[in-house]
Amino acid sequence: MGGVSAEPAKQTRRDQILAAAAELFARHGFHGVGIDDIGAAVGISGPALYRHFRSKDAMLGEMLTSISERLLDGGLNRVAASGDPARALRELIRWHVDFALDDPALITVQIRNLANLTDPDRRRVRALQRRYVEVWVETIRKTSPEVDEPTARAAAHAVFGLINSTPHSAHLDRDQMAALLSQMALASLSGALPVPGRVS
Amino acid sequence: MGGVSAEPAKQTRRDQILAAAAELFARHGFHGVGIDDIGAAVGISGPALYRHFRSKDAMLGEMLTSISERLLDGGLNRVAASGDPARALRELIRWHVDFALDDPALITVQIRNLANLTDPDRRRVRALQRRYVEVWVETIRKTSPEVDEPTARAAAHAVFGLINSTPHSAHLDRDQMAALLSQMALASLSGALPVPGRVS
DNA sequence: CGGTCAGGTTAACGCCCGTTTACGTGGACT
DNA sequence: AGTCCACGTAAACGGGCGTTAACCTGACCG
Repeated sequence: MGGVSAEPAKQTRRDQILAAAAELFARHGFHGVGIDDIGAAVGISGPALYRHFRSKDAMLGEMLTSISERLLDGGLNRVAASGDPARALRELIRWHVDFALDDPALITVQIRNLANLTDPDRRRVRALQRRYVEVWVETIRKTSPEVDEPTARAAAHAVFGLINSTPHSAHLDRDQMAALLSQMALASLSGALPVPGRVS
Repeated sequence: MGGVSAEPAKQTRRDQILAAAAELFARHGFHGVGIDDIGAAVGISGPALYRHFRSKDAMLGEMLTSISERLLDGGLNRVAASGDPARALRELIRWHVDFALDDPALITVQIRNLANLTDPDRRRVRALQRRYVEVWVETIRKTSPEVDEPTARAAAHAVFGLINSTPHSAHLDRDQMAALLSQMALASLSGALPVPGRVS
């Protein structure tokens, strides 16, 4: 090694492929996209992808794993960075909204293509997702102590659904969309759970 | 009504197949389910399905079309049956929540497998969905007149996402889940949009 | 009774598509 | 200069799966 700036070129290749594949998977579904389509999307054609990935399944696996990791890391960071629970909850919401608005394709793929994962990959992704949900559950329960855990979990999933709806609507400009989703998410939690974390 | 119970036998066959297929499609995705799997699920095997449907695509088409129709009809009825907009909105929410809780498989299929539809089928389904969204948009705008149409549409999609999250969480009993989702849905609309339809 | 028809069955066909193989080629390091 | 090796390509393979074909049956009806 010893190469100073050798990697970006190589890493970029894989990432470029993953990005293109994500876009295609989101639009047409995993099985609706051929290996040739993915290749064509990055200018090479067909089996050349096997220089970069072991299989088509491996692409999806890596894609979903990295999404789940990013989501979890971001969530943990936001919570750690903000002192009180109420603020943490607002930060979590903002984080998830930003993610969904910036990478709608990734959100779509993660939701729609869990079933197409290899068993071990699915286990990994599921585990990461569970931990992310737990971050939300804990934060929710700190702002609303008497909410029981199952309810908090269901509420968290509901908020994910709300925010992840973004790929289906989209025809608002980014800032308006972010504001709308954040407000709705916060309101759905504050207004519906016992002991709202906000106004009395 | 004269005829007591003549038709169910024949109609039941198709419907039985559609129900089984919906369950399977929801769990494994359209392409993850073979024609043989569907057959096995209703006790017959393989190509026998072609006595009832022209093709596998036709099954999905019929399935999604009927879901969209049921959703739209129910929505229209609920709105028509309830006088003022605020009440209509609550009825719409209840209707959608009940649907999602009673037929989670159908909800999942409708969301995840639009891409697998034939072009004409997709157009049909999309049109029905659009009309259903319009019902919501109109109701929302009647309760909150100064919300512009695009915002109302985005909010409607967000609420759908919230309610449709039900297949992913589920581990609450039905009534609690219904109450939670309804409250969150209403709160997300009331609390986030200008001129909430409820309190002050 | 003999014919029709709805509803099944199994076997075969044919295509699509992921994967493998065999083969080029240009740049980087010694 | 010679040698690797990362990166591509085009062609062939092979399995899975939707669909079709050919054939069977029992129920109903004239």
